[in-house]
Amino acid sequence: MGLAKTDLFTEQQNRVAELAKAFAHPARVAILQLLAQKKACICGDLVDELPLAQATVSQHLKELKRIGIIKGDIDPPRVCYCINEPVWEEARTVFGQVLDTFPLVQRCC
Amino acid sequence: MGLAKTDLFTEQQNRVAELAKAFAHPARVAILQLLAQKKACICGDLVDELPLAQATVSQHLKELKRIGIIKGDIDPPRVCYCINEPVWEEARTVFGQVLDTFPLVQRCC
DNA sequence: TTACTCTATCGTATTATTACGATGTATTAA
DNA sequence: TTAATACATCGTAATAATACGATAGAGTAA
Repeated sequence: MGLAKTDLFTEQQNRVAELAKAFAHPARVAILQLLAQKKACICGDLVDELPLAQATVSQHLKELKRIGIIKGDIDPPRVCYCINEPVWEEARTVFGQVLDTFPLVQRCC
Repeated sequence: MGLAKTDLFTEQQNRVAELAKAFAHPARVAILQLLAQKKACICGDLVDELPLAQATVSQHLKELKRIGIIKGDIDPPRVCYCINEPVWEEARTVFGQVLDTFPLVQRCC
């Protein structure tokens, strides 16, 4: 069953997992890096920059929008994509919370 | 095709994606939090703390070991699990690298 | 209107992931 | 030796994810 039992975990754990999924595929990392590195939004061009078919890129963009980490504003006939800053910050925060729980002290192994 | 085309992306992008997968399921987040919060390794007990069957927990542990973010040292008849510190630090670093590429300045949308 | 551009969605094929019962294996305890 | 413990692996079922060609839709330009 490819279905995670989200009701059995905390909201924070589910949110971390959701945000991590945004980065859990190299194509989505590439998309997020392209959007984050540009000073302005990208209106198109994403397909040209990626070694994937247009339909596949669109599917990844849809998933990233669902998670909330990017926005897509319509600027006909194009769609303007950019990082959704509050969610980007949320990712920074929650990844920090999880990764900083590990104390860098002597341990048993 | 559920197969990511890793050869088409950079090593860094693939590594970020791999490490993100460690956090991309609430059960694995829970496991990593349990391991990170303990002062000592956990020799068993993980199944008791999680709302999943033993086989499922073992499968998640195997995936986390494959990624490298945890270690499992044998202490018969148990196995001692703990965070693999260098990889944990690697995760901190690469997530930081990606998340810090976004400049907090005025943007177009 | 017609043609063109850009993006989303549909349909479909393939592989991955998640989950758990059952079983195997290795060590300890009796 | 036998039983119990702890964990891994197998087998299997169901759902998710990845990818792309084809098509649809919405807007622009001619």
